[in-house]
Amino acid sequence: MTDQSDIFAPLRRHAGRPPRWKRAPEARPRQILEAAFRIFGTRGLHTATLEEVAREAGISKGTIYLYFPSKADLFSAMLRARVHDLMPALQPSGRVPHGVRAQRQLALLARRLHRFFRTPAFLNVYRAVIGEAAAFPEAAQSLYREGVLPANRRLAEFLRVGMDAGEFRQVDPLIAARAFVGMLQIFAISQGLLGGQRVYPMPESRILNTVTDLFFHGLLAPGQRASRTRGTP
Amino acid sequence: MTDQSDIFAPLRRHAGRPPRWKRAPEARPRQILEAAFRIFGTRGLHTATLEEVAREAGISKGTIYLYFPSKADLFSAMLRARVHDLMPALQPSGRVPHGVRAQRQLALLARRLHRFFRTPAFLNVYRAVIGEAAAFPEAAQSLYREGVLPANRRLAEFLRVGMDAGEFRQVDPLIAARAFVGMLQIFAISQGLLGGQRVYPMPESRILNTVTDLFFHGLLAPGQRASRTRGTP
Amino acid sequence: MTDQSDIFAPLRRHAGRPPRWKRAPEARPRQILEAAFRIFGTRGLHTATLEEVAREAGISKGTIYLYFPSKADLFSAMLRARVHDLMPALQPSGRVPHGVRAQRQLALLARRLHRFFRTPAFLNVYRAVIGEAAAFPEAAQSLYREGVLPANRRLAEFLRVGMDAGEFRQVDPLIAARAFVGMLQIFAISQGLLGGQRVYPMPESRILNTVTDLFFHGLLAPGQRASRTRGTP
Amino acid sequence: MTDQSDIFAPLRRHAGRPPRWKRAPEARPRQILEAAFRIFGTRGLHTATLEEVAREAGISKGTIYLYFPSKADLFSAMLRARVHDLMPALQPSGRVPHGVRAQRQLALLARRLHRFFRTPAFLNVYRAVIGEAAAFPEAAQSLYREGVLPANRRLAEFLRVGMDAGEFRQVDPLIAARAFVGMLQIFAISQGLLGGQRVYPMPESRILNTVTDLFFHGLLAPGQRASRTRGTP
DNA sequence: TATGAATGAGGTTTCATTCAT
DNA sequence: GATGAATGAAACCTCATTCAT
Repeated sequence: MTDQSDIFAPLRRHAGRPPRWKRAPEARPRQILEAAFRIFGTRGLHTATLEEVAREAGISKGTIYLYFPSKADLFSAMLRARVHDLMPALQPSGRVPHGVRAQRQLALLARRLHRFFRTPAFLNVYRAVIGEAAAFPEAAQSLYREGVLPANRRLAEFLRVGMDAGEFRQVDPLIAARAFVGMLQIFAISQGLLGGQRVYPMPESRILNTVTDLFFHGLLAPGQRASRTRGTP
Repeated sequence: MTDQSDIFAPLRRHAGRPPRWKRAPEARPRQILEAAFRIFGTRGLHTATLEEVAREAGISKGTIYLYFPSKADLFSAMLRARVHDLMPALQPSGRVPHGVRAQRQLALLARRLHRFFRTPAFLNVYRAVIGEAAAFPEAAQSLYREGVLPANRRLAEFLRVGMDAGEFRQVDPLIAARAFVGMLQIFAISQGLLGGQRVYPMPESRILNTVTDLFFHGLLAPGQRASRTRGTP
Repeated sequence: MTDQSDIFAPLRRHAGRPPRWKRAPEARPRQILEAAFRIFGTRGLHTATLEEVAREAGISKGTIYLYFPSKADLFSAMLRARVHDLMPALQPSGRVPHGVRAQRQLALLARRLHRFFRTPAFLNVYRAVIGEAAAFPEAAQSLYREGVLPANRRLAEFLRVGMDAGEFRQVDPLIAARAFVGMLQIFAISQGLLGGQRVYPMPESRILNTVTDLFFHGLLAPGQRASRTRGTP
Repeated sequence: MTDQSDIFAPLRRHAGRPPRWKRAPEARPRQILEAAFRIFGTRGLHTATLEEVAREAGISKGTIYLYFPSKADLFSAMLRARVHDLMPALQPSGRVPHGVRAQRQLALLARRLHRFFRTPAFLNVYRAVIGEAAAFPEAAQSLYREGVLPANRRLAEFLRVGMDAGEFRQVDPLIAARAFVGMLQIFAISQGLLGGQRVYPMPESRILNTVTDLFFHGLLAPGQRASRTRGTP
């Protein structure tokens, strides 16, 4: 297990329900935010009660109000915190790849992204943000500004390198990057959130192969064409 | 007002004291569903009140219960009805294109889809379904089964024709179709629901051109390649 | 089956759910009252709805209002009607007994009364009247005045005959009569309404024998004593 | 106000702005049950509102739900509590009498019972239980099991002593006991609940004398007979 | 700092009653 | 006379929020 995959460590911290800390005022906000994420993530903003959040955090209801002025504030603080925590997962391995075959790089990236999008941590945040986007436009925007955009810029940077190297055609890298993400995300969401998995299961390998193949060839510069392998049969 | 207008006299019978309500049992369900869509769509299932829905429908609260057994039932009936209403928009022009330049066809389709996804009607349904997917799994699944899948099959059919004609490479058409949709949807959602439009506006033409270009080239059979021009203009 | 036992005939009239009379405005009030008795009797005034009453009567809700100004009025009309219908059952066989042995007479009377009190028709009225006595004091009083008092007077008359004949001691016949009724009623109510039957079943014969024996000996004139048989062992 | 009274100064700390509510978690259940009894007892289960109960208890509506899960639960808890509270009143003087004149004993007991049955506390419970026996069969049964039966056994024990002593004839003591109670209860109920008191008042002394006399003679062993005087004085 | 008892506004739901047809 | 769609007041119940301890 690499460092990378540990970005969800905070989510797992309480897996075994530790003996409730009686004195840890500095840790409270985070402790509450994490409980809030687990409860809001699974039950939704309105269905969840602060009583549940408090119980999950191992504290009492009133204590929440010592750190957050209202349920709504707790909810958007939780979203901000989660977006912040989830960010690293969207960074294409930190360093821009070089030397390795570009398609292989894309394939690796696709797998990382797809797996991340299928994660309950991501799906729950997605559901929460989309579901309450109208009620919390600032939260949605901040997720866009601090989550979507930066991650997208990283990915675009990666693509631009390929374009500058002549391997890829020149297309708007920001748009291409988001399109790539969209191709993967739609599977995660329709299969994971809409219950598609049970209605019409799709093997991950086939999804990843097809998407990577399509995107890679869509991007490929004319001269590079000969070197490619065949798509998914 | 001329004599002419007196042919409407029978309709004015109660002009002085209009009837408190009108009988319209056949029209009620649709009338309520549409009000429900407007209210639930903008305010969300939990924030919206049946009082609001009733007011929007121009009826009284109790009347809703003559047609729907509960708020939750009204909500999912509304989703079903909307999915049903939205379906036609997803059908690619009815007949499968042939002979015409495939890229042009894709471009037209992309524009149709993208515009549809940016529609408040779609975005509101999307938000409602995603936001309440956990609470209404059947609704989410039925949207998947009756909305996503059939639309996807149409599009896949369209792509398969191109593959069979040798214009496109052989890839899994269902996956390719959904990936295409994903590329467009992610823009509609991030720009329309997450407030991206205000944070980082993107001209529709650029989105459509890039996406169409990427997807078309990603699909293009090797032999067809020569005839293509470069990326986004 | 004697005439006597047919006093509940009205209650049985609809047992087989006859084809709803479409034209019988004169019969409506009684038809509604009977449905009301069945519904109110089993479900109680507040739990029962006019919808149920209407359905039971085979008419529509609005029609009830053509005959009764309100639910409360229907309820007390129903009570009055029932009390009126139940009265005959309380008359000690119509004619004052003579010649037969007095104890045998009492025994027959006790059985008639006890069986009547165990009847759902009686228990439901009792429950309804007692339960709503505070809300419908007039109904309760009218039941007292028109049901309890007259029936009691009949019974007292029966006892007085025995006293005048020297068979019974001279005691207040009205009080004695009601006490006799009370001895029987308490079994019917505790066993039938409070669920005593399931908790602690008591054979009717033992109840009747003991009660009759006690009351008869309680009433017996000193000189008559020798002739009596032994009580229940 | 003297200096003396200043020892209470600490208690007046918030005199100017009294606390909106007082903590009294231990006292609440009983406090609520008593308010519930007063309200339900006079207005009935359905007519009474929790708002009224709360006001009567001097607390707010929501507080009730901290102690009772629903209105129905409060109602049956109230019944249970009342039955429990009422029990002592039904115990015949604690020790079984002996040697004293049995009729005098019975007379005393009759008066105790009759007075108890005429008590609003009893009449209200009776009305509540009878009125809702169908909706709360468990409550009715528990009243039977925990109220009626034990009280009856005590009384039966009392009678059995007399039988064993040869003063009373051998009859089923449980049935005789309940019959005795029934003779008294019917007056309390018809006069107290059905409004008989206003329609046809009966002096308590006459009721008690007659009933006691009847029952005593009904029970008396043949040999004991000579010592008795005639009926109601 | 932390608690949890208490509050009360607000929402869903029911149903007696009305009234156009 | 009969219907049944429509109404809206009222009641139960929940839960975010407050605050004495």
